[in-house]
Amino acid sequence: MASDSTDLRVLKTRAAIQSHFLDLLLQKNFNEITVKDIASAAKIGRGTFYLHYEDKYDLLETVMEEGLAETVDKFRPHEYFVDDKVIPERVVGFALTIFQHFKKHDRFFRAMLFNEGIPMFRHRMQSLFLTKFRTEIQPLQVPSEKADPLILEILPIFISSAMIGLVSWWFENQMRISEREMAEKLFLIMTRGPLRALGLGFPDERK
Amino acid sequence: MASDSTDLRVLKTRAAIQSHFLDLLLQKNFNEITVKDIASAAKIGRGTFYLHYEDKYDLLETVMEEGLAETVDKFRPHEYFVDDKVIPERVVGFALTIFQHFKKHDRFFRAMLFNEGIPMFRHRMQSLFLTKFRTEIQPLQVPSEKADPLILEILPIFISSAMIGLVSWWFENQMRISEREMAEKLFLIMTRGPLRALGLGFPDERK
DNA sequence: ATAATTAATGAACACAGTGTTCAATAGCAT
DNA sequence: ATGCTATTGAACACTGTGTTCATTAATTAT
Repeated sequence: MASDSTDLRVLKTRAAIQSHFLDLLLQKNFNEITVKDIASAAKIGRGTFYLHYEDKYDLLETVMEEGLAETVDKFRPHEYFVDDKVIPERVVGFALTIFQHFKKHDRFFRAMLFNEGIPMFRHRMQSLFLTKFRTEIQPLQVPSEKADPLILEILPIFISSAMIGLVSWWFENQMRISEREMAEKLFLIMTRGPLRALGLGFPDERK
Repeated sequence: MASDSTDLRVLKTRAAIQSHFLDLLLQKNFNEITVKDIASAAKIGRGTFYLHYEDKYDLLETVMEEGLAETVDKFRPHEYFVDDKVIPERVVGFALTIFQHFKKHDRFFRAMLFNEGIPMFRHRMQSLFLTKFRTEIQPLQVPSEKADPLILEILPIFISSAMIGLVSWWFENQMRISEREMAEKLFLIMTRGPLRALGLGFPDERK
């Protein structure tokens, strides 16, 4: 199982397996996909499959991690805050990059996000987002007395979860909203706050 | 498969199956659990299992839906807004109810949320939260020109996803934070907005 | 308490999928 | 052209599934 072969046969077989595997994932539940299914879709012998992957879980993980690794690249650090002031263009810019990346890798994310039977994917993706927001938010060490340590801990969770949900919804709706619009609304919610973004008021403040 | 039997034998077997099934879920991946495992854990014949459930997926669904049905009950409508003004105590009160409910049904939620291999659960739960927030937010029809229809659509998604993530995190951390504290921080983020809750400022506003 | 009813048992069955082996064949690299 | 190695396909033992059936046991109704 030399995972770095350059043999054309190997490359062909692997590409065939992975591509038809994605097809199958778009058609039916991962649990219901058998190695036999994959092999016959890729037009290879069933035994050949085992020459490349331990089992279908191994294949899933490989495909998944490769796709996620590429996604992580979009997560390069930016300077979103300067002197504890948010720079709107940069925040919107980052959100934009994310939405564009998802759109570009449509097939992959569709297969992974919406196949009931792939439990780990959202988890893995969320933990990627989480890491991103943690390294972004934690070191802020907001100077003022306002910075509540618990909020500092909760916030990355809150934001990363919300992001996953938002992206999934966007996908489910055939991405009919433009990336830019999504990024802008997201920024609005993030800065004004969910409730205020709606135009709601609070009793304890002057109009 | 009379699902409303009162026969003691039936009740006992079902209780045994469901309880040991939860145990197993807390121990290992749903995919790796066999009907044989469940039967022998519950100390019944394997055939008996099939007298009550079609297969392990049927069992999972039954257990899941029963637990979720109970959760939904906590979702009774409250009047969170009066004249587009948020009533803080009520919002915090609702959040509190949720966290308390989760704590009470510890075993169930642990098994369901953290078993890699139960894909549907978070989905189902999220759609429950989503329905809740939709029926809560959509009819608001905020009068002012501020109410952006897209925000109105996005917001329930955003909030429900964030809630699921938050609750899961809370569980993962053995619920070391009190329900009240969680509810209060949540309220803070919701009203002030994620970024402002941290104490961050924006360039386009006076200090 | 007894009879009638219904659930549980356990062994057997055919079936589908898994993961491995092996000799034969085909394709690639040099 | 030759040596290397990937693929093939058939066979194998194995594990789990879902069903059946006669037997036994527990529960309910009278």
